[in-house]
Amino acid sequence: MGDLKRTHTCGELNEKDVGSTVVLMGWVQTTRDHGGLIFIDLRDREGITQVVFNPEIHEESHKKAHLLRSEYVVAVKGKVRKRPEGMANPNIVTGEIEVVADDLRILNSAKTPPFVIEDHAQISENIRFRYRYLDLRRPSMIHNLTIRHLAAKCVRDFLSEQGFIEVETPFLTKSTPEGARDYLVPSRLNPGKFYALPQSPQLFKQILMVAGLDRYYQIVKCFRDEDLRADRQPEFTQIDMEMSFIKEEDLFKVVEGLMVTLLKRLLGVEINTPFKRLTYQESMDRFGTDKPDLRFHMELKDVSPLFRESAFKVFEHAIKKGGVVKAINVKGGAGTSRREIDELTQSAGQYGAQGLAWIRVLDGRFQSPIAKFLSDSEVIGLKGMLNIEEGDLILLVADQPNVVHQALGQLRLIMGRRLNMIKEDTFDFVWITNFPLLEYDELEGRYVAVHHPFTAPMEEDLEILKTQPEKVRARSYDLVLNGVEIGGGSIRNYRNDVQSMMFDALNIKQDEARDRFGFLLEALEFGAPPHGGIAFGFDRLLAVILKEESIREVMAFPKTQKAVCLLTHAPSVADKRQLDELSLKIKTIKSESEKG
RNA sequence: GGGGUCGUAGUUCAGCUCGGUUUAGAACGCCGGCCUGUCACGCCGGAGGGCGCGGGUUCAAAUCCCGUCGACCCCGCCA
Repeated sequence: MGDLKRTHTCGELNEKDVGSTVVLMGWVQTTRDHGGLIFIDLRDREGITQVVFNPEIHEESHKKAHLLRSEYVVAVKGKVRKRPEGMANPNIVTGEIEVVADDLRILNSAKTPPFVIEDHAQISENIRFRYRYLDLRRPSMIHNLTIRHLAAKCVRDFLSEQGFIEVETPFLTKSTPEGARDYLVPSRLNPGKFYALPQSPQLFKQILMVAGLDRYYQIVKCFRDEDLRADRQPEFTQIDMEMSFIKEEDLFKVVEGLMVTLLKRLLGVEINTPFKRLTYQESMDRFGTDKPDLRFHMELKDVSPLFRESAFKVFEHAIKKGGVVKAINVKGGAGTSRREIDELTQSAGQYGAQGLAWIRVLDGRFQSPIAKFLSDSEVIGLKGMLNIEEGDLILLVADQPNVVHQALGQLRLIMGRRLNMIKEDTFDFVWITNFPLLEYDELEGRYVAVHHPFTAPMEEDLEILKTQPEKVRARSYDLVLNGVEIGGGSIRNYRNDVQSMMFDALNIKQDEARDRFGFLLEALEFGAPPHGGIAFGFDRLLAVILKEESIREVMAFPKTQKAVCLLTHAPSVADKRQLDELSLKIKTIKSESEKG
């Protein structure tokens, strides 16, 4: 760099700077060599500025500019000039001006990059992740990371104003067998013992409430050793909150304020409060899911009453076996081809549906394989319940309720997307409340917590906790945005006796509970205040805000579906000395040749 | 653990059904030359892969078969 000092970024010069001498530093985006004149687009985090090398103005710089290649790092000194008439570039913010170089320093050369550093380039993820430092140079990635930073700052500012204190909690902590699989960390000083990386700071934040912190939050990494998805990474970030002396309404109000502030500040979007609310039951009944996308109005209708006795035996039998028949009316969907319907049937089959009944409403009649089984009263009934009109497509599934809900819930989404029913530019929040407290786990042969074991039951349901555990509703809630579950939480058990009842219901013995969560139970005995909280998937929230399909697009260094980091090649084998120090022995290792 | 899509120049993709005129193509990128108003610069010329890997069938395999590795999507799992 020599004596040069950067005076501006590549995104800020405009007509007001014409005439001033500036120094820019950045990467060479492109070069356009006209033999005489050479233009380069100089790029940094803030934008692109065109630099001109003119042999008549500065011969040496012009000569040196011939050496420039993509992604070279350079410093340029020169005078800002308004571009000649008609030569402005309206596509970039600095397009009215250019910098006429009278000094060029090549700060570093660069190998030819494996892909062009551009937003439009469609590059496969394995190449992008291997060269993530190049991928992150793309303006859209810098934008995503910048928004992420602003979001985190906004959360901190807002919650701090609301009296929340950010407290860090340990990463090297204790394994909690309930919930997801833990990442384990061997302890050198305690051979044979392991820390677990936290799935969430759940227990610590409750302890902080007992400690009287009153309002806690943390933007914190969490770790779960489960299979990955577009919206699931082994390490991800939560906005974690907990409040004392509150009920659901108090928390909703704070969270809604936070979301309003975030969308306002990040996107300039105004959203209305209070957010909609649905009980878990209502959401399942009407949308087939506990994370409904309410940006379009297609609902599941229970048409079972029409088919209790029917010539269509598939429906009749399903109902007799305790199942239901439900339908969605895909408005204007009658154009769906047989082949597409076959694909829909396959989608429904993923969730266990044995089949998919369908009716295309064309030329005033039902085109359907089941039409011949339907009585006049059944046809009239369907028309009334589903508001059937010309051009509609009716999809029906008969099975146990959970199968019907999952299958139709999925079909609702597929058809809503396919027929462009979704209002893309809206942010539709909904609270889902009154989740069941427990569900029966066939594999474990016992009830397990739907949320987690510290969730408080609704007081009026306490009396049936022993007799009808599956009927007990929890004081838990999820926040859903555009069909994505972005957060969930609950009011906690703060009384030791209620928590003990919960462990009983979960079939966790007293001494076992002591062993696993003893420190929390003990803490509850020392004057725990009523408290509750919520945690948001920060990555998911950002993905929705930035309209990204995958949370990998809002994380700097994500992992692949096999939880591998293509940049660093983690995880990798540990050498023998490390293992010895940790008193560990590896049973089997795949040889390098086997790995291909 | 299971279902699906994909893997061919640096990159994105075509070719693969139905093996043989393919010496495996295109675009972008790259290299060289020319060009004083370009900004997807233009024009001329050039280099670059043997088709993820292993095996099989065949006179002949990028094309067919088997296995395997990897990336992605989904179910299970996971809030």
